[in-house]
Amino acid sequence: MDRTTGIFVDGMGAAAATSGILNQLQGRIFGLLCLQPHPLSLEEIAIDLEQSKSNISVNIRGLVDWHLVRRTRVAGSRKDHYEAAADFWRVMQEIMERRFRWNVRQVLATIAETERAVGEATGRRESAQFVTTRVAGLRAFFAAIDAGLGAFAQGKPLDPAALRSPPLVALPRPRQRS
Amino acid sequence: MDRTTGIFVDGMGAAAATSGILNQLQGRIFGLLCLQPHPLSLEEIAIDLEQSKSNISVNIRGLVDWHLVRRTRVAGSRKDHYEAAADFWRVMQEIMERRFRWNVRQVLATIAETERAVGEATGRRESAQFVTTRVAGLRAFFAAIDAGLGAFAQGKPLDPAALRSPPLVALPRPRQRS
DNA sequence: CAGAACGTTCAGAATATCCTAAACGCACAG
DNA sequence: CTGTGCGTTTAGGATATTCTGAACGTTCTG
Repeated sequence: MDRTTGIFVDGMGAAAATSGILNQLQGRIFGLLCLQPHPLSLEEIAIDLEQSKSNISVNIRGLVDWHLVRRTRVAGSRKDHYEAAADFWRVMQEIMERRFRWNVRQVLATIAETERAVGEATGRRESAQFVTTRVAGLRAFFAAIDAGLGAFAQGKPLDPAALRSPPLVALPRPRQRS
Repeated sequence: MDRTTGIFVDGMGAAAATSGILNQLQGRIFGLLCLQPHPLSLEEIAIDLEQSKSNISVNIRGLVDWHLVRRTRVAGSRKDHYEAAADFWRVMQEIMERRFRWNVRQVLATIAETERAVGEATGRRESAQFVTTRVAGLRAFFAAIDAGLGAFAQGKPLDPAALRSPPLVALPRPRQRS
């Protein structure tokens, strides 16, 4: 591995390590594949990065999952080969959906659970009222994020205005009696 | 801590643990403060969450850094008190700038280093050409992300169109001789 | 000034994550 | 069927992260 590749590989490794999405080794693998004109075999990657094949095997799977790396078949070899993917927008979509949006939904699920629990609770009335209000505010914000991420991942522009002023007036209550 | 609070605290802890921004305890602290009508002291938080004061002290600092929690002074007490912040858009901005954008710039810095290194390298010409092209493509994409994040954090809408089709034709080369 | 009440720092214990080498399963060739 | 070349799984060691209790510095009180 030449000096240029080394710099790129280490830099991408460092960036990946703080990304919250990939770990350092995955960043290094991607960096290496990025600068190769031809797909590399598992073994070649392991040698270049001075890691065990099993470690590369495990970590490259994550890269394939994120669509950052493609597994390709190379004529005349039984080995799996890998190359960096080119469609970064696809990667973005994947990250938006499977990481950010999934995480937002975790929060929304917690909020739903909490609203259920506060409904069943038998505590002081004012306390329940307070919790309900707070949680509803959170729900509005995270629901807006969820919707925004969904739209963005489908190519629609994301306007922060929807998030800046959380709707203080809640949605009109459905089917309320006069 | 009542059942409702417990559910919310644990849920937020679990969500935070996979957020890549907060750890589990920070999520739990935030969850607890969120449901409190009044600021809590460090000690009260420690007791409720069954953690040492030092651990709360260390982790709550991160929450204050992200503007998720405010340190307030409570009349008649020497203790620091903390309450959940309400301005989630502010938190978003902070995360966009200090986490995502900072990370993107890490990549851009690596790319710049790499371009410098490939310029100084003495290897085969075609190889350098290939690396240059690949890296330029990456730079275009990450520069677009950087610009998009910057605009978004200032309240401007973020249109994915700028990322979908990376400019295959590079910017016109400056000052090239005819 | 002495003592108490705080928050913070720090060294080491507890826990989680990452990495390796060996074992395994599968596919193909002879 | 047997042997070889692969990728994957797994148990255990290495490394990083998180947590605790003790020590420390600061600020307020008497």
